[in-house]
Formats: sequence, C-alpha cells, structure tokens
Amino acid sequence: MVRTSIEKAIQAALAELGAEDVSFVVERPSDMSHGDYATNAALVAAKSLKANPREIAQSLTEKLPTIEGVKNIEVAGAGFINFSLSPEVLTDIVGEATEEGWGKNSLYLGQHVLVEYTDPNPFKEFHIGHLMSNAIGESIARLFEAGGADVKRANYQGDVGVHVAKAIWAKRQKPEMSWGEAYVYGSAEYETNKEEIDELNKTIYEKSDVEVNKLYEQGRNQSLDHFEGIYKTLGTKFDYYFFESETGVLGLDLVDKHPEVFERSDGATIFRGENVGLHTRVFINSKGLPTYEAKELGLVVAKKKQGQFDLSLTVTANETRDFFRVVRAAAEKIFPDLEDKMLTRFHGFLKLTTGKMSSRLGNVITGESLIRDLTEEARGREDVAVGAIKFMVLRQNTGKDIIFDPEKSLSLEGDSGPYVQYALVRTRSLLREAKKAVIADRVNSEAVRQPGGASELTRSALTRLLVHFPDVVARASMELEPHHVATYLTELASSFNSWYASERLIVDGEVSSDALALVRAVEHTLDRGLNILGIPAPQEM
RNA sequence: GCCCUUGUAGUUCAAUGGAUAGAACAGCUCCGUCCUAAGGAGUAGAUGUAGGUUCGAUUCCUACCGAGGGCACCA
Repeated sequence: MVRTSIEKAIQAALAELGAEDVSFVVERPSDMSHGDYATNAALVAAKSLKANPREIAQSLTEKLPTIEGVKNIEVAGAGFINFSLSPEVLTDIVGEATEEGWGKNSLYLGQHVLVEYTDPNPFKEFHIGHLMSNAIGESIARLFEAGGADVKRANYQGDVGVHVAKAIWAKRQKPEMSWGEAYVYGSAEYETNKEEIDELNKTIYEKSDVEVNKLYEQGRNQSLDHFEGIYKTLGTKFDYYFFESETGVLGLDLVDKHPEVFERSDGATIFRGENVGLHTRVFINSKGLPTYEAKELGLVVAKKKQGQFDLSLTVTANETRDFFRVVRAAAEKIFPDLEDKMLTRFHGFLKLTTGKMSSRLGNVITGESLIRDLTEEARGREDVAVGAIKFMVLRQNTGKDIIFDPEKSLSLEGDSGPYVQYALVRTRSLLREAKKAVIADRVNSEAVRQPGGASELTRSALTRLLVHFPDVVARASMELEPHHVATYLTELASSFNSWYASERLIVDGEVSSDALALVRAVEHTLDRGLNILGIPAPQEM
C-alpha cells in the first residue's frame, strides 16, 4: 500500500532530523486539491524540535526518498506535506478494488470476539430499541470480521420475570390475542390484578402447574420462532442464545461464592459501588432472587462456557450505562483476567418525527410495524425498507438519539440507505448493459462529454475517492463506529452519480475498458460497504 | 443533591489537536427523459456562553446555561 510506504519514508526522514518519537498521521486531505494523502508530521515534529513548522516541512520533504507511486510532494498551509499519486497507481487501485480482500485489515487478526446484541424478550414485542441494537451490533460484528476476527454473534433474552406472568395471565383471559398483544394487555391490567399476576409469576418459576407450564413453553417457543423471522429479515444469524432463566441460576451461585466482593444489607446482597467511585446496586434481593445485576454476572459465566474470547462486546441502550459500570466493576473483581476484555457500545432512542406511521396499533410502534409500514411505502421492497432503517441508525455516531423521519429515510435524494442502494443498482445495470457491448481501449465519446472537461474531473474525483475505502473501513473497525463507512458510502454514491450524469459510458455499443474497470470497482466497493453495514445490496430496484 | 451523556447552518447529521468547519433536506437558480431522472449542476447559510492550555481548539481543561439519562431490591 502506498500509504504505508509514505508512512515509512516519513518515519525515516524524521529520524534523520532527530525526531523519531513524534506521532504523526498520514490521512486523506480535507480537500482533494491538496492531493491524495497528507501528513501533519512536520507540524508535530516542529513542536518537539522547537522550530518553524514550514521549515521543518521543507527539510523533511528534501529528506524524503522517491516513493513508488507518488508523483508529487508539496509543502502547503501551516506545514502540511501533501502527496499526489501517479495515474498508474490509481489505475492499479481501481483494479484492486474488485479483489476479495478489498477493505479488509488485520486489526483483530486471529482474535476471538463475542458480540451480543438485539436482546429482545420472549412474550414481549420486538420494539424499536431492539432494531437499533441489532443494526449497530450486526455492523460492529462485521467490522470485527473485516479486521480479521473470528466473530460469534450472541443474543441474550429474558424468558423469565414479571413480563412473562403478565403475558400468560392475559393469554388465559383472552386466548385469541397474540403474545405481543397479550403482554401489552397484561401490563395494562397489572395494577388492578397485581396479586394474581405475581402469584402466577411464582407458579411459573416453580413450574408447579402443568397447564401453566404448557402455556409457558408454547409462548416461549412461539416468540422465539417469531423473532427468528425478524432476524432473517434483518440479516442476522446468531451463534449463541443466552436466556435469563439460565443466567439467573449462574449469577446466584457466583454471588454466593464471592462474599469478599459482595456484602449483605437490609436482607439483600449488594455490591458497594461507592468504594470504586460508583453507586451501590442490589444483586440478590431480600427474597433471595437474582436481580438483573446478578443475571448479567451469570451471563459472563455463560459466555465463558462457550469458549475463550479475547473480546466480549455488548450493545445496549444508553440508560444502562451506569448499571454496566457497576456490574463490570464487580465482574472484574471476580474475573481479573477479564479486565479490558469486556466492551460496551450504547445506543440512544429512536424517535419518530411524523405521525404518519404512528397511527397503527394504538401508540405503540414496534420494530416489526416500522419495517412493515416502510416496506409498504417502498412499494413492497423489504430490502429497501430495512436498508432505510439501518442506514438512518448507522449514519451517525452510536450512542446518540436518532430522529427518524420515515419519509427522509426512504428518500432517494440525500443521504439515505436507498440512495446508496440505488447507486449500486445503477452500476449493476451498467455492467449488465456492458456485457452486450464491445470493449474498446478508447471510445470516442467526446460528443456526449460536457464542455470544460467535466467528465474527466468527475471521473478522477471518483477514482481518487475509491483509494480511501480501506482506510475508512480500518478506522471504523478500530473505533467500532459504522458511521464512518456510511458517510463514505454516501460520498462515493454521490461521486459516482456525478460521473454517471456527466458522461455517457456505453456509446454505440462500445464501452472503454478503463471506464468499465471503474464501474466494476465502484460496484464492488458499494457492495462491500453496504455489506459491512449489514444493509441489503439489491441487484435492481 | 451526586454521577453519566450531550449542545455545530432553519432542520437532520459529519469532522483520529490542524489547511477555507464537510454533507443532506428545506430555500433560491439551472439541466428533461438515450446506460434505471428514484438523477445531476450551482447558490446562500453554523461551532450554546465565558475563560484557560496550545504555534494552532468543534475537538482537551474549568465555570455557567440548555437538553437527555441514571442513582437499593424492575429489566
């Protein structure tokens, strides 16, 4: 890679100047007119050498050897050094872009990574928060894979608790209801039927009633089957499923075995978080039952049972931030080897802007109803609807709330999933057409080119943008931030559309080989990028 | 009260301490249908406030103001 050789050359030149320890970057310049790569090495070095940045940049440039593939080196601005690539290298990179390893890196090479996300609860509805968790988790899993990791996908589901009792109670009253509806009804009735439902909850725990057991099994299986359908729509395939019924037992046992970590207080077993700058949380309540905290601890055990991992990441909602800090502090006391191996990524709320979609099913918008409604809006195209939702979630920093405008999400104008999908579809259509055409070294398409060299300009801009895809993926992998890829794809799609509009590629049954190569490269890159985001890459729209 | 997250054009989002803060939508001007116009070109518009660190701050630190969330037996 050219970038690596530029880095090495700078490193060597810095050493000559006696500044080998400075940390500099070689990155894509803010403006394309500044070249293909830029470095702040002189600016950083100037600090430790206590010298004028521009002068350092000048002498640094003079010390640089000729770097293969670099056509021009220039000092600019406050002391940036800009590098321009030669046309031959650009052509080579367009060729590389259609290869298998395009966009892959080795940040997590050989590591075993467990990614836990989605986490819906059987007997309850699959809501929008689960959609968020799924979109982010799936993409992060794929970013790990792009970095060479061996990834296992995990789903953690609450199959015990009051919510189950609410649903079963309601189902007994109104058997015609779906489980999702039953839960909603049971929740509404909980206040007035609290004793009865709590009693039922106990019965479920103890498995003492044959009829209730049957209903429980039936509901659990139905929910899980139903969720499987949604995962399929979303493009997720889990390797492991964990359940609270199992982690509760494990957690209880673990807390019992570690009196040095926990203490008794008011009949409960707690973790005194204040000792480590956090707050206290209850792990086993005064009735002797494991709380969510103990279950989370049990989940760690369950995960470890599945095999060794180098990293274990959980995708969950923002409001559990402090909760996770405490649980993690407790977990690290019990499992010191896990320090720095447990990661969390948080997501915000998804807020809908218009009332257009919210009229159905009362005020509750489930994840499924959102997909269904958008599919309808997208003329029955579920892949477009899923792409629209996921892109809206993944186009911004994780952890922030998302203002979801259904109309905008589906719009082909502006940064949206469908906009990127559409650009991809155009490249594919073009490639189909090109199959019927004769491939020529040079096509005389001057007649259709716009005056002022617009097509050459847009073509070169597109080519030079392509070069940075691997760097973008690498950064996204490192930061575990899918939005870097999403932003790039919007840019690439836009750049491709500009070129497409400025130049006719197939003229009189002829297409030039270099134009065709560029289309292939764009097609492959858009496909790879969407894939990393976990967004469907359609053949036609 | 304490803790966490957050504040960028009218709106929705970008910007690993670096160059003229980058897009999209809405606004205003254009391009009309031949490879998917479900598109393209142009134009105008922003860092909450006050300090500090730095050659350089949207980014780091402090205070204030605004928004969201969390703080004992729910998940």
